[in-house]
Amino acid sequence: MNPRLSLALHVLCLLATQPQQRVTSEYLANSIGTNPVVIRRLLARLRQAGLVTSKGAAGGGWQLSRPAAEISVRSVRAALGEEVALRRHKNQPHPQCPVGRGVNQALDAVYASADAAIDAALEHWSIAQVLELALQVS
Amino acid sequence: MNPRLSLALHVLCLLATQPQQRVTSEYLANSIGTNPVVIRRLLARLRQAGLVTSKGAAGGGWQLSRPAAEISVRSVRAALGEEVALRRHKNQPHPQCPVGRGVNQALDAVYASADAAIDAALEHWSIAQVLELALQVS
DNA sequence: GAGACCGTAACTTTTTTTGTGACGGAATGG
DNA sequence: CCATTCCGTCACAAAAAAAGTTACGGTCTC
Repeated sequence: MNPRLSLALHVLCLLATQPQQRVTSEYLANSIGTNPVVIRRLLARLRQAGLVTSKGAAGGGWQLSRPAAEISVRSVRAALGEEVALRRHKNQPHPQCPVGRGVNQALDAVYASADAAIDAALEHWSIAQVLELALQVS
Repeated sequence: MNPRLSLALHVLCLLATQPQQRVTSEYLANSIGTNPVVIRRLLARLRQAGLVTSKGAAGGGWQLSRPAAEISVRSVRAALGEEVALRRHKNQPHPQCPVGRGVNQALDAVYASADAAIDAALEHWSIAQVLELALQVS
């Protein structure tokens, strides 16, 4: 799985530390060690999912749209969509092989159950909890 | 998650259809639509985990080391190691940021719980079941 | 209306993954 | 015992995916 979920959680934790203020993508990028555009791209998805809001212009920036305790890690993963999931392989199997013809659908069933399990596990974590844990550790 | 698990399951299903015989990597590669070396690399890991056996020389090839019903998808994932899991991001955060310093450890905790959930879900599936499902579908 | 920020597209660079070619070694089985 | 078959593995090429960068238009604030 790609590290995008990690990045998203990191950003959201940062936003959670200053829930009253708008934070710029430049600040976030600087703090995390990446590029502002990367942050904007990422947050654009989270905004679509209603997790954050953004505002252009001076004094603008990003902000959580609800308390960090009410944002589950599951919802963050969901906001990122398929990019954070088990994936099919996409080789083209020999057309006469019955296994090759059916295996992808079979895998879909397997992965669906795994996916549900992941969601259930991540539902237990909120951004607030992740943040708290991160601060404890450091 | 990368598609390697999918590839592995596909290969194992193929082996499961002919449990009595050794199957060559060339045959497998041809059936799946990839290169024999890719298959060998992959199966080398599964062999380390004791899931398959291999034999060089004429008449050689690959074979499941136990009945397909006794190979769980979980064990396959485990054999592939960390490559099939949630991943950290590896940007270097600003050194004075307390969030950046602790976030990775916090994520480790989150991901550990997700990982356990995945394992539990995949434990319910065996290669035999996946194969059966694939054949049903096709 | 000047400046601060987002929004987004296009492009480059980097990283990761996959695919290829090559060749030694081992064992089979004539 | 020798030719053949097949794995084991390295080194490299190619392709795909991801991340980073530049650029610029739009919008709102002050």
